[in-house]
This record gives sequence, C-alpha cells and structure tokens, in this order.
Amino acid sequence: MTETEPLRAAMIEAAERQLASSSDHEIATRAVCEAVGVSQPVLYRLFGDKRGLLDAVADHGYERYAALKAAQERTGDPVADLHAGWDGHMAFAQANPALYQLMFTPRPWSHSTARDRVTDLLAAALTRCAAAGALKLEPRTAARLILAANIGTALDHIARPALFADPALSHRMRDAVFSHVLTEPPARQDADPLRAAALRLRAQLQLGGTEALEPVETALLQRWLERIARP
Amino acid sequence: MTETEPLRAAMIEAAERQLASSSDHEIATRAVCEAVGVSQPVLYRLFGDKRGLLDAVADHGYERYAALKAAQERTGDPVADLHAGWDGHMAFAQANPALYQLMFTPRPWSHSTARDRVTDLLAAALTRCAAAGALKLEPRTAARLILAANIGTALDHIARPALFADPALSHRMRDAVFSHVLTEPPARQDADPLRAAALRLRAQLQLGGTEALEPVETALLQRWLERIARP
DNA sequence: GTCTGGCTGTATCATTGATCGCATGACAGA
DNA sequence: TCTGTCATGCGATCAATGATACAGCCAGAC
Repeated sequence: MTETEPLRAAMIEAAERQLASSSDHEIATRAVCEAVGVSQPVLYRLFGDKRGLLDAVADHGYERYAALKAAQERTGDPVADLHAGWDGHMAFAQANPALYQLMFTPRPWSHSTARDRVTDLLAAALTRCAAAGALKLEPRTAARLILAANIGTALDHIARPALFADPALSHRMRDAVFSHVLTEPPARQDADPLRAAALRLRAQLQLGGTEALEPVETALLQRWLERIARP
Repeated sequence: MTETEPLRAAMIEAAERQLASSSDHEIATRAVCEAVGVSQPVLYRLFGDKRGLLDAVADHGYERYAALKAAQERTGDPVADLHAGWDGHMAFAQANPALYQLMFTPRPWSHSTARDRVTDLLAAALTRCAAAGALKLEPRTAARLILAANIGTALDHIARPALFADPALSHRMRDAVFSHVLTEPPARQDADPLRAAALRLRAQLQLGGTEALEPVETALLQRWLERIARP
C-alpha cells in the first residue's frame, strides 16, 4: 500500500518522525509538508484534516506493531507467546512513546482503529490459548482486560522520567492479570516439585520451628532437606 | 486557598469548565480570560504559560479527587476501603473524562504533581492495609501497580463510547491486582503454613521418592512429616 | 502633592490550522 | 496535431490562538 500512494506514505512517515522528535508530542502541518516538499493543500486533500493525518499515523503505527507481533510470536506454546506479547508491547511503548500515546490514549474525535485492531490481535492470541485449554475467560473479555493493564503499565513507564526502568513492575502486573485470566499451568510449574516442596518446608522451619519434633530431630530434618534441595 | 487568590481560582475553574465542555479536550487562553472578565496578560502573569494553567487545573483536580477520597474512606476495614477507593477512582474518571486525562495521562512537559500525590494517597491507604497484615508487597510498589491498573482500566472506559459501561471489567481488574497485592483475606487459607509445607513435601515424597536420602532416612522423614502435619 | 511600583488593558506579533482561486500538465477525442 | 476537460499542486490568504511590548492607571509612601 505504500506503493499505491508514495506521497501519502512519505507524509505519514515524516509526521511520525516529527512526532517522535518533537518535545511536546505535537506536529505542525506546515513542517510535515515542507519535509516532503509539498505545500499544505495537498495534506488537506490527502487527509482532509490534521486529525486525519494523526489517525493515519496511528494506523501506520499499528502496522508496525502488528508486524512486530507477527515476527516474534508463535513459538508453539500459546501461553509463552502471550508472555512475550506483553513484553513486546512494553518494549514498543518505550521505543515510541509519542506514537504509543497517539495510538492508545483516548482522543475524543479519532477515527483511528489502532486500539481495536490491537485488541483483535490479542483476542486471537488468547483464542489460541483457549484452544489449549489455558483460558478461564472469554477471549474478548480477557483481551480488554490484558490490554487495559498493559496500557496502564506502559503509560506509567512513560510518565516516569525513566528513573529506573523497573521491569519488575511490568512483570508483576503481567503475572497478576494473567493468573486471573489463565488456568493454572498444568502442573509443571517446578521442573522439580520435590525440591520446591523441600525448600518451602525448610524456609518454614527456619521461620518458626516446630514443636512436633524434638530439637535433634529438627536439626537432622534440616540436614536432610538441604540434601534433597541440593541441585 | 481560594481565599488568597480568588482571581486565580476563578480562572482555574473557568478553564476546567471549558475543558469539560470542549469537544476536543482543549482550551483557549482567550476564552478563559473572557470568561472571568480579564485580559490575556493576567493569565500569563499568574500562570506564566498555558502549560502552567493546565498544570494548575490538574492540581485543582487533585484537590477535588483528594476531597472525594477523604470523604468516603475509613470504614474501619482498610481492605474494604481499598476496594471502595478503586471504584471511586473509576467514578471520578467517568464523571470528568477530560480532567482525568489531564491528570493521569503523561504529558512531556507537565510540572503537575497530581499523579504522584495520588500515588502517595494510595500508598497511605496501603500502609493501613499493611498494618493489618493484609499486604504482600511494599506499599509504594503496590501503589504504583494498583494505580497503573486503575488508570489503564479507566482509560479503557473513557475510550469506549460508553456502549455499555461494563463494571465487570473494572471489578475483574480490581480483583486480579488486589489478589496479587493483598494476602488471602478469608479463611487465611493456611493458618499454619508450616503444616501446609509439610503436607506438600509428604505428598511429593510419596509421589516420587528421592535419591538424596537413604531409604531408612526417607521412612523416618515421612513419620516426622506426619507428626508435623497432625492437627 | 508627587513620585514610585505593581497591576491591567490595548494593540500587536508569530505561529498554525485551513481554504480559495489560479496555473499547469496529462490525457482523450477530433 | 490541436483542443477541451479534469485533476492536481501551489501561492496567497484568512482566522484563531499563544504570547508579548508598551502605555496607562491606581495605591501607598514620603
């Protein structure tokens, strides 16, 4: 489609560049026109409006977003894909903050369908999870939920002056929402559940001890648990 | 404080009114000045900038937000207060969409502290939860998490043309995040985590055994675990 | 009574979104 | 090849808006 209307595509790309480099996340129609060497009326003929240009930029952003998704997903495990999708979303947001806000922040006019199409993409990924029996909710409901959380977290990351890009927060949110949406992972959870159980009991013993065993017994138990837990 | 500078307050309120009624979530400095019967230079002397005016509007929005919070919280159960706080946040967003976006959507300049102060408010409410032993995370971390989810959900509600104001989505998100942040409220699941850990390890041993211990040791371990697990 | 300082309004500039009418060039048909 | 038609791009311009320079005015001090 960049072939059918090279001028249109050039203007969209110029607008996106200016949006990314502008300090206030704004663009000037004049500057966009000058960047591609045409005058303002062409812009208004092609896009009708500044809004129309911004909508086109947002949709173009969706194209890039979708391409990214298409390139990186489908490892075979749909749940793992979903996790990667969340992280990819966050990376996209941090790489293109202005474009991201244009796409995912509500604008009262905005005929852009970027957000809805991203929801569809996510719903499709979730349907694959549902086919694997890993989804507790209806795919579209789950998609809205996940996307809302993803956007909220991404905006939080954008708002902070990147003091410390805290991936822990993103992963916390991801785990919180996913555990509400997905079924418990089949059982594999721990490659070695015995070792996990031993570690857990050891921690509990160190924390509070027990009156069910004699001190000597407890001490020996501790040694055994250590041996079980050793790699 | 509306007493010390009535003119300033009047301009902020006029700006907020125009922001709420404008179709594109924008305001014109001229219109604000005319609304209060002064001319432009006063605005620039009071706020320095259009940005300054918007920041002041956002901060004023925080005042209203904080007043709402102060009025409705503190029922005695801090966790119940937290739930009410989430719903109150959503209600505030739906009642003042434009102001809400001004307060909680990242703007590259913006010296407004509204968002940080809301985080502080939330962290205080969470500290009360922590005092009741109901919090799994550090209050500030939990606050960022909850606020990000709350904002994401609110923006989703604003973005939708209010087709059907789906409170289910908001409550799903609330439950998902809260269950990740708060300890299990009812039944406390395991009054005795040591017993739970022992039960778990016993089950694992019966399932697969271990090569880390001699058979005799394993047998004795089993007996001990039984003793620990006994009510 | 006069002077000083702060405050306000008028007039104005610069930028930007948006539009009007004309020129230019391509193309179809005679 | 000539001519009429149409689409397309452009210079010029308008309207709205953010922002400012400068002069006038009023209160209070001396």
